[in-house]
Amino acid sequence: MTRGKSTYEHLRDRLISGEFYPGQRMKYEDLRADYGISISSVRETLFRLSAVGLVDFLEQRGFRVPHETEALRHDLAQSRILLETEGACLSIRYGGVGWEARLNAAHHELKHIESRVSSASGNSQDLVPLWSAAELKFHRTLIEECRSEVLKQLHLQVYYRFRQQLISHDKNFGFITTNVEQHQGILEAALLHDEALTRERIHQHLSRHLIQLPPQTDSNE
Amino acid sequence: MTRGKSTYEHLRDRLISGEFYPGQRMKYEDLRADYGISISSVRETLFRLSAVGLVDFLEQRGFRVPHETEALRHDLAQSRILLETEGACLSIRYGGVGWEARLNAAHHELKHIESRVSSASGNSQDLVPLWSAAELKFHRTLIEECRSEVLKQLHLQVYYRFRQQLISHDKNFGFITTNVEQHQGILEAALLHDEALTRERIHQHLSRHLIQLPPQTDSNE
DNA sequence: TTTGATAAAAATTTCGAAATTATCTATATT
DNA sequence: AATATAGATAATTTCGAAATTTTTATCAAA
Repeated sequence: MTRGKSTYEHLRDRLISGEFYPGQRMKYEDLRADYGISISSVRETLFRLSAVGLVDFLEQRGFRVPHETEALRHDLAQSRILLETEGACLSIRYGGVGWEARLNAAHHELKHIESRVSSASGNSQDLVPLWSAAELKFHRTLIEECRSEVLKQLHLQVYYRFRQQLISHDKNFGFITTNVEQHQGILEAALLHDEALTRERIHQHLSRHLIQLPPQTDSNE
Repeated sequence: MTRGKSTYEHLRDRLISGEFYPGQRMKYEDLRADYGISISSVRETLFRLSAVGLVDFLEQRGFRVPHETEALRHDLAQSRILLETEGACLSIRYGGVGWEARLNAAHHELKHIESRVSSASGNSQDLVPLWSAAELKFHRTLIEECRSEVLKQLHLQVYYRFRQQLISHDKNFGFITTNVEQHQGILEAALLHDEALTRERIHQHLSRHLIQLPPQTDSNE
């Protein structure tokens, strides 16, 4: 693996685990020191990350961690609902028993980690990366058989940005334990091949982050 | 504007206008000569373009123009239908008369250029950039009032990739003149505030590129 | 003729610094 | 005290080349 790729992946994981605060400047010099690479390579990595929205690029003013806003969280939740409900329904349609088995396995793993987090009161900090990987795995498996690489790519982007927003919003990871029944519900609906119910359950899972947008008027009227 | 940004935009427009053939290598040295910039800057620009899927990046093997395949065209069409129908319906819900006016204007412009292309038999080559910009403008205006920046970003990405695939597939730009009634139909449905009809018309507009996927079996069963 | 090893060429990755631009600080002015 | 200006500092942008890897070309052996 090239230095560029491993740097990209490592920094991506730091960004979605809330290591940096919203609005923080990503200084070239700091990252150069962190990874022992040159300024050009740092810049290159940041451009890759800005492409998926994990950092913002401002001309002549470098890169920053996106601000945490209610509106963006709503927007990302809404977009994830659109992509994930569609992907899940297509998976239900096209996926076979192999898919069902993998989804079951992914859920089992996730459930196990979620219960460990629940019992480990307080010091569940170091379980977060494990949970993070398991949750991503479950939701990716859910749409795995949709037969659309583009849809899966878009979903991954939105998932990462949403995760980053959530962690910026709640540094205590309170959102981990509140999803246990919801994941269960999604699994059940999918295994029943009930597309409408699956849509509903995914919607429920994310609806907590939706807000009532102010009735903004069209400025050109 | 920085050199980096203008290079990005220029190269992007070359990529979606079919100047390069599918699978072509994007050699650093060639682009360095084209734009009078350094290798590092070329690489940076290509990373930005790969982020939106306009070039493919292969580790240790540089960047290439994506191959033209029926499956990808289908995938992109399907994804565009999902994003554009959703965005259009939300625009219908939230957009006011100002939006309707802008949509009308964008369509009028597009119609005008399409008629010029139709009459100019043969040498309509130089009208393509104009048409390209007008078509993008129309479809972007259609979803403009959806109140989701994320949805608009995703749509733009998919739109660019779809355009690139179409031009790779049909170098003679035959697809330009076949869409006149369809654009008209979308406009009418949107102005009627008929969400279901708008969805249907957008679907029709892109359905030509959908294929019957082979009934692929789940490999793990 | 085909296969495989080796050398030469070309391309990619990474670097470190120069040039440019933004940001900060101290000072002067209203 | 608040605002504006100028110089100093820090950060970003861009460059050109060295180091590494892949690709191509050459030639010997099966």
